[in-house]
Amino acid sequence: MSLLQAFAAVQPLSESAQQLLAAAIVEKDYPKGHVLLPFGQIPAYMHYLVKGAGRIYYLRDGLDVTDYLALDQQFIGAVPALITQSPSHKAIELLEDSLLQSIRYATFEELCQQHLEIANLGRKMALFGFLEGQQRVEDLRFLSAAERYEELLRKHPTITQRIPLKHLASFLGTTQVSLSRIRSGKQ
Amino acid sequence: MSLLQAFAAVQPLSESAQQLLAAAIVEKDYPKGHVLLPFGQIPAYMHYLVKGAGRIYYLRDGLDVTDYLALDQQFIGAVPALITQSPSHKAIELLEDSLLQSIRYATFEELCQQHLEIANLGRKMALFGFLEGQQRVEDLRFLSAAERYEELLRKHPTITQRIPLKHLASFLGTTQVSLSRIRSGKQ
DNA sequence: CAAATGCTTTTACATATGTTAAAAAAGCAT
DNA sequence: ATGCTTTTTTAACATATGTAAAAGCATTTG
Repeated sequence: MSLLQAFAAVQPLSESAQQLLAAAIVEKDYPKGHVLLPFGQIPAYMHYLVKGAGRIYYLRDGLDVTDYLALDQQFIGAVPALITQSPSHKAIELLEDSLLQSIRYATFEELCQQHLEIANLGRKMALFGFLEGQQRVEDLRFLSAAERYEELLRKHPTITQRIPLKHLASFLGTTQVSLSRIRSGKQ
Repeated sequence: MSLLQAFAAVQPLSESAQQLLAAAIVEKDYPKGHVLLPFGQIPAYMHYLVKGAGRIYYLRDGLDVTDYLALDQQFIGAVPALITQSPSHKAIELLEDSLLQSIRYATFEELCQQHLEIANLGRKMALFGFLEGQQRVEDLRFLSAAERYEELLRKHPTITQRIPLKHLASFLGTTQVSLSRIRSGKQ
């Protein structure tokens, strides 16, 4: 599914809205390891991972922390820095060779201020992000590390073949050692 | 600050937009203990707490869990159920005598589909909610229960005089016993 | 006022998870 | 393939936080 199709699935879009958005989308291939956004840079784009994998990460007390993981057909962007247009203390890198469709945030913001359907698209996307965050809070509060791992596997059965375990552990809010214990079953 | 003023602070609003919103807002006093939304009900309103205090809660494994606390000039609503218009598994009750301004969600949704400024208001409110959720995830992941308690006190210095400790503990994702330990300093 | 109900603290104990370090396994490059 | 780096597992130990139960306070209510 393309970014435009993903947009249209969130909010029905007229021809004119689709054309405005399509004109703002750029598609590009990137190699594994490519840094989409380095630390300290003001992010210009919101990205959509047509195919591939990436993560958002940062350093906390000198340790690498994975804040977010995205696989095929998911969005990836340093949202707080994006909407405030301030230097990001989080970085984005690709974990596989990937095909991305990206939209310049400033353009999207302008379109929102001009076009009703696009503003509502933006609204619904933000609402989905909000719901996702709520779910993540609930998972962190009430599920054990083992249960969060199971949940992740349920959603992305092949993720362990694609993403290094240390990143999964960090994303799940636990440690490599704990996750290894969980996988061994010897608890 | 009124709800309309809170709206205008998020997104500049023309006279027409303000009038449309104002017509949809109802203001009312409620006593402490009043249930704004019982379990299983489809929420009709998004609420703004002009003055007072309330909480969103639910039962998890038979235990009362506080999902959200709101004090003066904060929004309170069962957002997931509100936007999906499905029966809420969370309830809302007031913890003090309170003055509320409420807006019917169906009306707000209609206005969003018709009015560009209001759609962008909705978009920005959702974005703020998203950011708040991100912060909460980060706090849960990296702060100890003691640090989360300190943070809460920093934001709302008088909250311990207004909200029972058991609700604070639950909201912070810890237990009454732990929070009591934290407060005693004997760790 | 007294009784009752609800709230907070304390104690004792259990356990999931973190930390550090080292070994084993897997992946990658020359 | 051979070695070099990265990733994963295992081990031993420390600790924050949860659970359960009881006692002490405070608030409400008849």
